[in-house]
Amino acid sequence: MIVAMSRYDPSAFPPFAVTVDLVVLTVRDHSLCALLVRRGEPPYQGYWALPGGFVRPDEGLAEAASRELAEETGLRAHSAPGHEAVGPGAAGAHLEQLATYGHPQRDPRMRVVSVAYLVLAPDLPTPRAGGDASSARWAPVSELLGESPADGVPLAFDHGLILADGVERARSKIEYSSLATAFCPPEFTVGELRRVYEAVWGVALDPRNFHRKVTGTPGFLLPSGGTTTRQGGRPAQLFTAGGATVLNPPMLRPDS
Amino acid sequence: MIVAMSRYDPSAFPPFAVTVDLVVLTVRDHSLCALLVRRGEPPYQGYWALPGGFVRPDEGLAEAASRELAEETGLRAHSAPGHEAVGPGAAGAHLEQLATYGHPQRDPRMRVVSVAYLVLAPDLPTPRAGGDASSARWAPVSELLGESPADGVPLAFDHGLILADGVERARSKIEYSSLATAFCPPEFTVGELRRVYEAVWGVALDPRNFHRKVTGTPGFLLPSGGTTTRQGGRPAQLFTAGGATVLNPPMLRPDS
DNA sequence: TGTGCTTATCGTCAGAGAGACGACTATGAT
DNA sequence: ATCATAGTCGTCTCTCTGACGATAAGCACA
Repeated sequence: MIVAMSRYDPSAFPPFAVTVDLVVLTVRDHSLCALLVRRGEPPYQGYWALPGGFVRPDEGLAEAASRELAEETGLRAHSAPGHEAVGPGAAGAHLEQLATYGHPQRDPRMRVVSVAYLVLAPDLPTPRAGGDASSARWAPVSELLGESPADGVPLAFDHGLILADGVERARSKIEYSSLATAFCPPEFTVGELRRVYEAVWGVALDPRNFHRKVTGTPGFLLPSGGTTTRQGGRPAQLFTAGGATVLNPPMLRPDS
Repeated sequence: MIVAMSRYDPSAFPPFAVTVDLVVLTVRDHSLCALLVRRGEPPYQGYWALPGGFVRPDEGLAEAASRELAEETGLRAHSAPGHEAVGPGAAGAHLEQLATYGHPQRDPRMRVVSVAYLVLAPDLPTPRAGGDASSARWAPVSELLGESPADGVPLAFDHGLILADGVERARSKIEYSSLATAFCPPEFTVGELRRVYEAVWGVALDPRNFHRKVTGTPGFLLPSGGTTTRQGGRPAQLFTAGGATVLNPPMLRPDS
């Protein structure tokens, strides 16, 4: 048992390992998917897990998250405006801190505190496996969170819990912010944006009311001038994300 | 320079110190106040800082936050329903994880990652100083965040940033949850609850519309039967917090 | 024993926004 | 040419909010 010790005593403190774990979400053909890597070594060998890794001695937490993301997906992320921001990269995904997990027994080998980050990205090609992960894949979150009748194999460590928190954060945050555009390519149509909301929330939205809402919210969407028919049907106007970050009034999620 | 190392390599990992810091907020005569302790030793000797301390090897993060809170204020907190919950205590304050701060140079002596927790408590007697803090006090956040013309002495470490994040979280969270009741004693009147909103947001609210809103939201308030005149004027009905945690539709903050 | 001050509570009205849904437009497929 | 598909514009109704009048029920003091 440790007796009470001085705050920040530099000579004696219990050492912890600190890692970052990434909840990387994207929308692939009408469903919300998370990036998973397969563990190639014990513990939880062969299980699927969230990508992540150790924080290095000289890097910040967001910096570590951003580095791991680049290593595993090639994505460059821009942090939400705030602390520990990393310079905006080329093909930008949204990155924000999610929460920190530190149960004493969450890793059977040693005391590990993991800072989870949430990444929202547009649809990407199938990920390349990197590092010590023997493979990587996009998995629909509905199969992972027990929302479908037979939920799949559980994730390694407490990653199922972390994933659930990340999904919940994404679901609530697109309600009152313009974050849903992070799931879209640089130019997108109102219909594509609507399908993002539908995939993340798992509901159907009225196309007419949705159109009125998003085009009527100042600063949410900027017309880019062009049109496209890539979804079939009548050509749709293309937009880019506007400067607004907070939606007031929010998008309302049905029933909830 | 560290070369790429295996994920969770148990034999070689950079050691970090992990601490918890507490943003303890309360409402004292019409203003939102934060609990500060004075540092008795370097670095930042003599500066005001957030209460906090090391996480012990065998305790969880929320557990450490709860323990530090009890040590410094005597408060027992119940965590929000969720992970790492601690058993509900007697005189309950709300406790939830805020964010984690890990700039490599945030502590001049060593690499410290600090997990910040947000505590919302009803008005308390002047705090007793505990541990190695030579004194403690409630400070109005408006004096600390540069919202008033002359902001006071800056806080130790990055605690000014952490405090700002905590205040922002509290301000936004009372909008869409029933969390404002955490600032109230077990029984309270609609007027007392309104003064909580006014203090936290720094605005004046219309008493009639506020009354209609909170009494019309199912599950927010439960009439306890009694009345009180402790605020002067006509006796007001007493309520306790209802079971609802999410307000739908939310309380609307003026202008913002 | 009023008179005034304070706070609580109820009501009314106009305007903004959401949900439901009809109608029309502009493409590609057959 | 016709149909299927998706996009876009309008309308109607209902709910909720903000502004604000009116009344109720205590206390302080003359």
